[in-house]
This record gives sequence, structure tokens and C-alpha cells, in this order.
Amino acid sequence: MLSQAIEDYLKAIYEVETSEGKVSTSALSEKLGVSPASVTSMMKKLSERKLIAHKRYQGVKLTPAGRKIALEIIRHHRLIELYLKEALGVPWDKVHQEAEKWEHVLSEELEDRIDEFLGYPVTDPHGSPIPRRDGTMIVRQCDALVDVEPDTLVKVVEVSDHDPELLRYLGGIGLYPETEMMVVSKQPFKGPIIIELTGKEYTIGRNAAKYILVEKANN
Amino acid sequence: MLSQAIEDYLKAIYEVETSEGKVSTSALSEKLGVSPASVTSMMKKLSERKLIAHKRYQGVKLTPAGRKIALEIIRHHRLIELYLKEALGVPWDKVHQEAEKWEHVLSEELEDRIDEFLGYPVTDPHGSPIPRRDGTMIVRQCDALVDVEPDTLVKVVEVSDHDPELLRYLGGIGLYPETEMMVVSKQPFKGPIIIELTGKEYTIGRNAAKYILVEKANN
DNA sequence: AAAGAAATTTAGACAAGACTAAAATATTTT
DNA sequence: AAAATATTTTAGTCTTGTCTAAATTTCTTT
Repeated sequence: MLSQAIEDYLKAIYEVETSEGKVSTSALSEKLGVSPASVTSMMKKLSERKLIAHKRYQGVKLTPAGRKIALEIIRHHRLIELYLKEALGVPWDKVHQEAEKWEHVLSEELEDRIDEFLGYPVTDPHGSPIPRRDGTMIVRQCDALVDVEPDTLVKVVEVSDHDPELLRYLGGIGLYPETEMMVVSKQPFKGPIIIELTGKEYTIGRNAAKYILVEKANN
Repeated sequence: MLSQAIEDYLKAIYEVETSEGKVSTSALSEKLGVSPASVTSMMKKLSERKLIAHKRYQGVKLTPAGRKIALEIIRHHRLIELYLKEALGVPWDKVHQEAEKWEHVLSEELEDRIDEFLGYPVTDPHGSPIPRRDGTMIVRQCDALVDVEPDTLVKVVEVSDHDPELLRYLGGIGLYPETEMMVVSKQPFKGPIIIELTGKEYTIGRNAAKYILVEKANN
């Protein structure tokens, strides 16, 4: 049995690995809210257990075994998020927090029941793909909203679940995964992005726009 | 925030207190699967936090603050048990194990949603009363099956949830809370108890019969 | 290429919660 | 009531996962 701390580290490493490519001690320190020294000592432990490969001063990489575990936890997390929304009507800005704790104590059997209840879903409420039981995950090709040229019609693919306030804002304007919208303009000097949605225009800050993934709509 | 260990101790103290009256170090040691020395050291901590009253060599008692917390955890536990059965069809011999872990990470908000989903239930799948949010709990007056005289018609009130195998057996013969049955005879020399249920006779060991609570049926 | 800055690791400490072995106290037996 | 037994507590150790401060290595700047 793995400790919650180990599960959290593996998950964090996976997430940094996919979003930044390289996984540094400081990135993990920041993401997990612990000191860099704590990260280093955990890296040593995970290395010994062959869950990661760690070169001194050079960052870290998941081994296949470590990646498998990370994906199991992420699967728990995303199934739980979707379950809470579908079965109990928990709003999408709150499911993350709840899943963050529950994911570590979910049995495989209950995981299966939830999966079945939901009809073997493929994405969570934020549009993130749910890893399969076998440790594989379908990754969709898409761009951050911040990188899209103006005058493009796009479809929202995924919204990061880590900022509840952003989620409440986006929910308020009706911006969810699968929603189509027009990128109207990008204000200069790192100004916000203007989008059009159901006939109205809204502004989205550059920073927020990094966390909204979209693909070109087939029009 | 209380640690899981503290929550588990308080719950165990509550349960021993209600079932045995006196709470000894060894009873807790046994119940929690830790050494007596570990119990003593935790007792010291809980005492300092004024969650229990501890007299050296004389056992332990919950303070009102400690009891409140114990009942909150038990409320989580029982709501979760019922929820898993009702919403996801988890069989009653498996809900305990799952609830044992989930109870410690359930937010108050999700607790409320589950309570509402279930229609503000009063008992869990084993017939145990669910404590109210305010820390009160309705305790029903009833007898252990082992103490009932033969030739009595009784209604099952509650079955202990701690032995999955017993639960599977009882479920198999259709013995659930609210079920009515006839106590046919008690075999001598600590032999089993014979009951009649839906026309058939079944035997229930003396030990098991201690964990089945019943009341006289109004016939 | 050397100096300064930033990131990482090491060293050592601490808290929680478990353990064993030994000492202290209660309880039971004779 | 003394002896034997059982229970509880104390003392000291261990593991996990955190921390700070100091040392090391890498990166950036000039």
C-alpha cells in the first residue's frame, strides 16, 4: 500500500511532466506546497522504489511503474469529479477539492461501480480525459486559448480544474467543454482576450486563457 | 483539523463506551489493532486536548467535546454506508470497509448533499441509528437475540456491521433490519439458536446472536 | 571565464504515531 | 493477606514526512 504522500508526489510529477516537459525540484515544491528539501528527500525514496528516475541536480522522470500509479490516481480523481457532478449535483468548481481527498481511499471495486454508473465515461467535468484501468489515456491534440489567432471559431476541449474562481466565472458565462465560441480579439500589451459566446462578448485574462484548451471548430 | 488516528480513537472509545460501559486500554488496543502502549500514549494526547477524561490505570471517558466528534464521524460512516447501498448498489457486507476510509475525508457540504439525496434517513443498512448533525442520536431500546426466550416473535432492529461473513450469511437467509422472525428454540450447552423465517428454520450461533439486536414484535 | 544568482542537495531537527521491553499498579487466586 | 497474574504505564526506539540552515552545483550575466 502506498502512502497518500507518495501518491500525491507521483500525481504531481505526472502533471508537471505533461505540462512542462521537465520536472524540477522547485516546480514540485511549488505545486505540492512543501519545501524544496522535502521534495529532494521524497525523490530519494521514490528513486529507491524505482518509481522515478532521478539524476542529481537534473530533475526527475517517471518510470513506467510510477506512471501507472500516477494514472491510477488521476483516474480515481476524474471519475470522482464526474460522479459528484452527475450523481450529487456538486458544482464543477467544488468537485476537485472533494476528489483530492477521496481519490486516495477509493477501492478498485467502488471505482468499477462508479465507472459503470457513469456509463464508462471518457472525460471529466473539466474535459480532461479519464485514464483507462489499464493505465492508458487518450490525449487530445489542442491549443491553449491564449495561443489562438483572433477571428477563429473554436470549441472548448478542457479547462484546468485547479482554480475554483475561474471555474465559477466560466460557468457563469456558460463556457464549458464542448462549448463553441469565437475568438474576437487579443488586446495588446498582454491585455485580455475577447471572446463571443451565445451572442455576447466576454473578456478572459491572458493568464486564465493559458488554462483553457481549445481546438478549431469544424465549421 | 483532526488526524485520522484521533478520529479513529474517539470513534472506538464511543463504541466501547456504549457496548461495554467501561473503556479499558486493552479493549481499545484490541479494537484498534495497536499495542496497549500506543493506546496509553494517545490517551495522554486526547486528555491534553480535553477530548477524554483519563484516570491513570482506571480507563477513559469521552468529554462532551470528544463525544461530539465521535458522533460526527459515526454520522459520516453511516450515511456513507447507506449511500453506497442505495446509490451504487454496494452489498451490505462491503459498505463498512469502504465507509471506514471515506468517513475521514468527507466534507460537511458533501455530507449534506448525501443526507438530502437519501431523504434524511434515520438508520443505516444495518439498522444502526444515524446521528444527527447536532450530535444527538436516537437510541432504540432492544435486546440481543441471544437473550430472547424461545417462542417469541421478534423484529430485527440492528445487526453489527463488523463481520462481513455474518452479514453475507444473514443476507442469504433474508435476515435484515425490520425483518420479523420467530425464535424457535435455544439449543442447550451454548448451542445455536433456531429461528423461523418465511417458513424455513435456520440456525444462528450464540456468538453471532449477540450481534443481532431485536425487539418484541407487536402481534 | 569568472562572479553572482538561482536551484538543488545535505545535514540535522521535529512531530505524529507506531513499536518493544521493563516497571508500576490492579486484580485474582490461594 | 500474600503471591501470582493481568493490566497499564513509562522509557526509549523507529518510520514517515515535514522543516530550516548551510553547502553544493548549475545557470546567467558580464
